[in-house]
Amino acid sequence: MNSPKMRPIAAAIDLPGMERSILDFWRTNSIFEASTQAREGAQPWTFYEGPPTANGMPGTHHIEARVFKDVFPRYQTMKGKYVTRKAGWDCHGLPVEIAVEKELGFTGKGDIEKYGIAAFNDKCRESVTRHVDAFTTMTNRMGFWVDFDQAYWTMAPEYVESVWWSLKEIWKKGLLVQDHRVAPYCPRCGTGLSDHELAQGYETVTDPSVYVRFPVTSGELADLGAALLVWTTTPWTLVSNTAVAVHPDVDYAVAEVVVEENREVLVVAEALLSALSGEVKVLKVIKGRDLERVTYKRPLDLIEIPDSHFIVLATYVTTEDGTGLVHQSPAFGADDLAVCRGYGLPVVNPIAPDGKFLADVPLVGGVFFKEADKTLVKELKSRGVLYKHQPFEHPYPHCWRCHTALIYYAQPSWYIRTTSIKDELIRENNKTNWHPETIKTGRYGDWLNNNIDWALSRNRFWGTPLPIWRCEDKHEVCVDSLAELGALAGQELSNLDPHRPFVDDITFPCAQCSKEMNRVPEVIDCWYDSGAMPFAQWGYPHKPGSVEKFKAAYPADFICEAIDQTRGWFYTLMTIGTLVFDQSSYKSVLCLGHILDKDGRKMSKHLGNVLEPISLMDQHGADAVRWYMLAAGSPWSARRVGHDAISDVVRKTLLTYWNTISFHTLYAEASGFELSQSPALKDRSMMDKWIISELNALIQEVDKSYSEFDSQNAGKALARFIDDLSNWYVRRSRRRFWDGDTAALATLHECLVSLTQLLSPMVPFITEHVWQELVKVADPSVAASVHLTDFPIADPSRINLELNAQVAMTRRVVELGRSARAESAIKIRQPLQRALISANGWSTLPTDMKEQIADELNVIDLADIADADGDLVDISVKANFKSLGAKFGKEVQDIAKAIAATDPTELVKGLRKSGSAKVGTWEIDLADLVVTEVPKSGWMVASHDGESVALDLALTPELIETGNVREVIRFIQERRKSDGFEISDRIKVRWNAEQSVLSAISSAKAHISDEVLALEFERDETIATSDNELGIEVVLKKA
RNA sequence: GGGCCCAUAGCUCAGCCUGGUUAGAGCGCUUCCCUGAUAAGGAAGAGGUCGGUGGUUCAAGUCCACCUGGGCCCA
Repeated sequence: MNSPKMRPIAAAIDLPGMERSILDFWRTNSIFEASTQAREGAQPWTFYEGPPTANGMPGTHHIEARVFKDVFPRYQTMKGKYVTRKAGWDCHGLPVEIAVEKELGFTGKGDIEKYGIAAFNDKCRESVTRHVDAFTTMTNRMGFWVDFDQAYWTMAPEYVESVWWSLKEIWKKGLLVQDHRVAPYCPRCGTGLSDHELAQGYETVTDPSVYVRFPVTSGELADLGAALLVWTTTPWTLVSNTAVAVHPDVDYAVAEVVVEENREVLVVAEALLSALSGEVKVLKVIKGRDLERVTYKRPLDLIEIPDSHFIVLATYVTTEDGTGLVHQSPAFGADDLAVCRGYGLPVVNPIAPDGKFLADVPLVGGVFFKEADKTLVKELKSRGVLYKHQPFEHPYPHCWRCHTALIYYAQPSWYIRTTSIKDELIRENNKTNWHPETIKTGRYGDWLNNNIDWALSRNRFWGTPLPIWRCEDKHEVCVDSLAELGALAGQELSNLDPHRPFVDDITFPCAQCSKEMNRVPEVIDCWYDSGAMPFAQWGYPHKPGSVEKFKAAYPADFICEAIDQTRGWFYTLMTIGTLVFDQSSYKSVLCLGHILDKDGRKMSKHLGNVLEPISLMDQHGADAVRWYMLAAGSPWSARRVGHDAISDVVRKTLLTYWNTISFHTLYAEASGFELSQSPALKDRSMMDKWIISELNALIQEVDKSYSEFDSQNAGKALARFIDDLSNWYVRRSRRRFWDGDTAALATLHECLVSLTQLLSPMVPFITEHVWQELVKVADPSVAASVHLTDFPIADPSRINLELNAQVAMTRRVVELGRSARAESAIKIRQPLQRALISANGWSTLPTDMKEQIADELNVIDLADIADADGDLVDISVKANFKSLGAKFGKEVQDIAKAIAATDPTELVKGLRKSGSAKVGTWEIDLADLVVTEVPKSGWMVASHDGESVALDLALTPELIETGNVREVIRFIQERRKSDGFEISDRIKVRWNAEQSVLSAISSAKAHISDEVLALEFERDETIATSDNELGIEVVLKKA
């Protein structure tokens, strides 16, 4: 075999610049397409892309989810799976409408109707397209491989038709129905909000909280002149006050209150008497149930409310806060509505859909409901019914997009009866593989257990139209396609845009009563659109071929989004799957924590702490950002992102990897190494076998971590290996690389090839660059891209755990020795005669490793401390609390004292002889002690965890001379470099030095010449000596 | 108001499940060493009442309760 020579790679690298050229390479050679095509016919591994809403520019938090969505599909592809990655865009919904309204300067629905629905929806479509471009750019730049050409768009006619089909399936089961309910409603947007939308909009606000007197007008309380004391934080609802609710089982106090000689009688829950101030005397206690139907005079009489204004009973009333008497306004509270219906009370609503009081209401007609509070509180005061008024801070729901305060409002709405499939949802959730696991039974499980019906409809414009047509007599038809609609209407409609207003224009006679059928006006929640993507992305079941495609890719093996999607996409995806196919749409879900700014705050436009993703990647490189997201901290905890944290990644991990590559190519090229020269593993050194052993253990670890979606652990293992490789294997083997040792070069090459593959899902750019510049150069027969290779397979027979442990010990001993040397203030360049070692397993440590320690510490002889003279060693002992505590419990403190009082040398000697010994009255063995052996004075010692290294600091003239020679070599090497010689250049050296070291240098001439590649090495007395330690000065010439 | 998660060095985080007496790593800082991977590598030092209070225990960063602060979710 004639394998090619390698070429050197410069150590300096411009990461972002390199990434741009890799992007070109991928595009030009269609590498992404090739990576999936190569697996066609293999077992599929299905990934669903949760479509981003294209209503704004992408932020750094979008990178986070997209990194995770990229790394596992890349890994599974390398494992031989067929992983298609279809991009998607969430096009509909209020967010898009809001953005367009802002651009057009609109303030409400009226403006849109004036402008025209068709024109408005065109603007929405255009806005979506524009923002999709920005997402595409960001996605490409970060190296997220996803197929944009096949992307699904939720506004595409075939997508809408597929959604219609699924709605009809649900409608046929009787689970899609219209109902009236009090629900949160945004008066600005003119639409009800679903519960998962509601969840996103709570804001803490300060409202006026008022305590209001409702004078009693019947029974004995009226005779006492008592007033009910009612507390509310929504004074505007007092206009439509209909009743007052009390809890049947709560005790209510009739209290006489005297403040500055003013006397009055008030009724409050006994537990909440503290709401009253002044001198309070309880006249009487009455059970709530005995107050039923007691009448009162309402505080405001601005509108007509017939046959009402008495006390009703309700079990939802609490004595947590307020007064225990709750004012009832059935149009504005779900509980109120239910209670008042029970008493046959009227539902009176003085507020128009735009959130303003009806024009004919006195005092507040035409005023926005929240704005009316001030006027109404003033009015209450002037009427003398205001008892107390104080600001109250509490969370209040706001519209998640426009931040307008929501109003709970009785309105007709279409619902999906998700409560009727609750058991099925819980069953499907139990089968789901959640990461982290706690979500399954925690947050998400709780949500399912408390499931409520899905409020599906929206009174808006830009959304999937609800495909239900209805006649005056409320006969209903649900259509599943344009074809069905065309058949009903007797028209060819296959090219109709299935959006408003075009579908609204289609009418046909009712099959039952022949009256005209019109579409209901609502569009649907856009969360339904995205939850329908498993089938709608294929246009299922109408589009030819969609049935096969859907079946091959359902359910998903993997989806991944941030934690806020528990009630969003994770829910709608599972729910629609269960409703339509009786099976959840996904098997595994990775639920990410949020990205925070460097101070731990949420990134948001209005805080101005958003990191712009493209510039972040252009500054540090996409690989660095990716590695940070994947490996720094836990994927499921919230994490802080800042420039410093990301540049650390570059320095610590990526550049160390890169430097190792560069080092390898430098020497492979210099020695003319070819892969065909690689010796068999059995013929390689212990160091080689060790790093190969570590490599195979690494492959196992990384493979397992990726398969469990644990990128953090994969990253940790990879970073540790990079450090082992660079800072121990290469460092210790440097001499062999200079000598062109083929075993070392082959070993390093093999490690780098596998390492590059293992890293490639996480950092696809730099690994591709290495593949092209190193791997492919050394062996042109390999795959055209690292991303077209198979994932490395570990060879367990090459894993040698004993060897790994021995190297680990070697490194610990070296670390101790270095510490001792640093302490001794003798330069490492100066050799020492002897070091004594104390460590478990020292006697069986291979000679190779002992030699490495000697070399690393620059010591001539190493010996076991046990072999040294007995007097050389001091023994000290400490109580081992863990073992003693288990045996003796609370006596440990006394035993520890007794041990401390015993002569340690005698104690250990005795224990070693007989296995047990008595300390005080207690029988202990060797395991109950922590024994430390250190050499006596005159030595420099470092110890840790029972291992020690002791250095003999005595210097002989021979040792000093050897040290000086080494100094000369180092000096010349440095000069070679500063003079710009190539590492393989041969040189001529002329030198001069101080008198005292002349003979030493001359006698080491051969050795020095060899080390510095000198063909000539001659003293030249005309050269002036310098003022360094040896006075040495040299002049180098290329030979 | 309720649920879940989090709080350890100036910064980013391990350790906690399974309690053990000098609490670790990386970055940053100071000093020193080494040097043909050199914008690297090594050693030492400064820096911690392990958020607070109480409890369990011979022993608590670790287990329990409460509190404070932050995040997410629910109302």
